[in-house]
Amino acid sequence: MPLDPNRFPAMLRPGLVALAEDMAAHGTQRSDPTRAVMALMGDRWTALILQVLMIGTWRHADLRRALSQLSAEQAISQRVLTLKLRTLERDGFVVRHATADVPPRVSYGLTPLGLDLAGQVRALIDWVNARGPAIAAARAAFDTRHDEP
Amino acid sequence: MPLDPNRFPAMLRPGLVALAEDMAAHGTQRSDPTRAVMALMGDRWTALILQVLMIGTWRHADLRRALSQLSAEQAISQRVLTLKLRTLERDGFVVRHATADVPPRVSYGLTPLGLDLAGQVRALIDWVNARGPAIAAARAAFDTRHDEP
DNA sequence: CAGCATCCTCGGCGATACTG
DNA sequence: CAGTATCGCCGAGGATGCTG
Repeated sequence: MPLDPNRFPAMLRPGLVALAEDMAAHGTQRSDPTRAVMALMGDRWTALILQVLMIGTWRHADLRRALSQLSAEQAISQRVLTLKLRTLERDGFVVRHATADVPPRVSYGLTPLGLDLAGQVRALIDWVNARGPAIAAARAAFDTRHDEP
Repeated sequence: MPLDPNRFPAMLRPGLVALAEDMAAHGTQRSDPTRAVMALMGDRWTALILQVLMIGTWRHADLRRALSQLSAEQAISQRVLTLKLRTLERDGFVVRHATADVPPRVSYGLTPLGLDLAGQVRALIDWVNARGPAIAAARAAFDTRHDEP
């Protein structure tokens, strides 16, 4: 399934080829980190987790309560919180620090790389928030345009 | 379920309160566009669709083939392509232009707002690609650290 | 307190068939 | 060619109970 530029309108070929080459230059192969990291933005909790971790270092239970209170909708299950933190830890965005105590004391914080990522996410959130009114207006226009013929 | 700062470590309270206020200032309420737009980043196709639409204006079938060839994995179904484009159109990121011909001729392009969004996504993709090696290294370290005790 | 295992629900997305 | 309708799969994520 390689790219065959001839099957596309001539106007669009150069841009398409350039995009394909750029994607090939980085890893579009298996276990692609790009897709995985992009997915972090969109899933239900990770973006919020990163914002909260920018504040400082959190114990698991405190982090869980903070997230649950910040989310208007519903609380995060601790199973999912553990999963999300594991993923972030694996990719080098979060550090986990545990003591051998009993009961255990586990805390989570951002690595420099994670802080960088959180900043990117923050920028994106700010961008969307700034465009919120424009988006809402577009939605309203679309909906009234399609509700009644 | 309002925020009760007293239930959190004193060190973290100010930052948490600030974050909560910032979120409240924008819409954290129902039908929140922020979550919806953030979700665009992470879903399987939208980020790629935006990149391709940056090239120019596409007919439905051409766009479908381009996306399918760019995706290493699998082709996008045209049902899903229609759904994604509808969503983007509704939020004001994409314009749909149709003629009354038969067979129909429908083409899609970015609005100025959509071009702006595509640029943001592009920046994020570039950021991740630049960090690809660091992330891959972190993963490898994590995996070997957890595979064998 | 933090983590894991189990079960279950729900929504995203693919496949197919049909219409204008 | 573009869109809609219907079906089915699969994985994300919530709930609960048990362990160190």
